[in-house]
Amino acid sequence: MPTEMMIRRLRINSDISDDDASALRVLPSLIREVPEETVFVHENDRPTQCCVIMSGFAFRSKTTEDGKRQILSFHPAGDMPDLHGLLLERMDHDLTTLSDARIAFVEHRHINKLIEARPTIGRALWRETLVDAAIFRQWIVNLGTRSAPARLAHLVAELRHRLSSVGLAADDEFEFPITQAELAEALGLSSVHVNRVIQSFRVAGVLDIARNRVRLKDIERLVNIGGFNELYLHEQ
Amino acid sequence: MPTEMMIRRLRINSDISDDDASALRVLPSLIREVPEETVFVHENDRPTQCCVIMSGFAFRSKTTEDGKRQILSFHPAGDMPDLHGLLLERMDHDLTTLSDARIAFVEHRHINKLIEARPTIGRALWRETLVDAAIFRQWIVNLGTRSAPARLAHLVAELRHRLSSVGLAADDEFEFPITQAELAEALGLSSVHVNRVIQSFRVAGVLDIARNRVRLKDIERLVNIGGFNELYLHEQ
DNA sequence: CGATTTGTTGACTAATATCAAACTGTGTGG
DNA sequence: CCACACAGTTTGATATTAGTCAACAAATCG
Repeated sequence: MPTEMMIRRLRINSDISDDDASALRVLPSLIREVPEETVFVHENDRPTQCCVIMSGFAFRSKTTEDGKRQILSFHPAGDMPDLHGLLLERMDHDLTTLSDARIAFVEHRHINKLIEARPTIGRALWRETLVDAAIFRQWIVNLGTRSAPARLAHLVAELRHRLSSVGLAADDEFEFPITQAELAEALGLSSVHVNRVIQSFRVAGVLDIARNRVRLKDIERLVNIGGFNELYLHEQ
Repeated sequence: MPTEMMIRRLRINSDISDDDASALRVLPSLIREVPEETVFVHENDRPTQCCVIMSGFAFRSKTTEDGKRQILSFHPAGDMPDLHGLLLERMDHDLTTLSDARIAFVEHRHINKLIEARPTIGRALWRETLVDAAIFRQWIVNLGTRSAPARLAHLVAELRHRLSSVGLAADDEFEFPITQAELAEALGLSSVHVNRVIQSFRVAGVLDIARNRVRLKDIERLVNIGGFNELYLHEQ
């Protein structure tokens, strides 16, 4: 049920009436299984559908002229990482699976019809894109002002927070199938340096990242090192 | 005419009928003169109005726990830098004037009424916030993957492009009243390093930044150094 | 099981930060 | 009109962080 996922997600941030929920439930969608590390929406595409991550993880990224890739955001189940394609003609970035994923696709015209009939849903979707933007702002702060350890700590603290909101993180660990090289691409660091920072966190008893899981040993310290403050996630 | 400015701006990215434009014209607003370097919307505020920059420049910024300030975006006349406050309860950043500025404030309830009556306007505003987010994504790429000279070049190329869209930049120069220390805060660099990069650009005949103006000597080279590609600005 | 990807280590280098001092230009009050 | 103050810029010296390269080890996959 892709729309069940959407409903659950939208309800984290917005009031969705049962009526609205029923309207969402009849949205037609197509589900695809996408293997890991597959670009499933391309920069420069003219999207005609929006996707909902049903299981697994995806990320947004851009590749520069000289071949460096920057990861812009991570998306667990429930996220709609190309909702902005509804109003912008072209994708300005790629969407790639981190792990094997199930992804639902909904045609724009169906979403547009729904928004027209039910402005509340339109507002809820708009809000999702605004929270997205707020997360981008926070990433700018991380890259612009924080040291390598603080960047990693902040990223992990953010993921933990977002994942537990949708029930995907236990208190002290969560699944996150990422390589150090990919972490490096998200943090604007080299993979060697990421490796060293992770090691220092292991030694210091802050966290461990291994075999597709993040294990949190000392959340308070993590939050402190990363300067993490959840305000920017705008949860109700 | 704050709303005249809004109309002109919205028409860059969206179709606004004359009917819609008339409806925008009757939006009540309050105009304030704000001196330079004044925080006029604060992080953590619960905004009840949106602002439109009528003249001068403003910027968004966040300050970290250890006192470093990161500038997130620059806003020339025509911009509505707290449009997201319409749907998000709290500001997650500050809004500050760079120069003396005239700023118009419009109560949320008026905008909300207008959106309800005229969904096209709602869509145009949503689109504005999406372009905003696209610019944030690009800034993440700059901070994460580019060298100091490339970051500065990209910022200048972006500003030139955005300013000429609203008629605020000549071919080879534009007003931009910023100090090197502030540039440093936007680029995630130290002010000393920004100074050295600017000097190297002067010597190389790429650009000059002095006395509140940016003078472009070789735009092609500038665009190249910064890896600037306007796609992400999503102009129609 | 071999092949490939991912993680780890060390040595070395490059980019950028930091600190402190001096310099420049502009505006202000006497 | 000068002296001074102030903000912004410039310079040099030095420190630090993070990047690069190359080799190797460990894990994972078919």
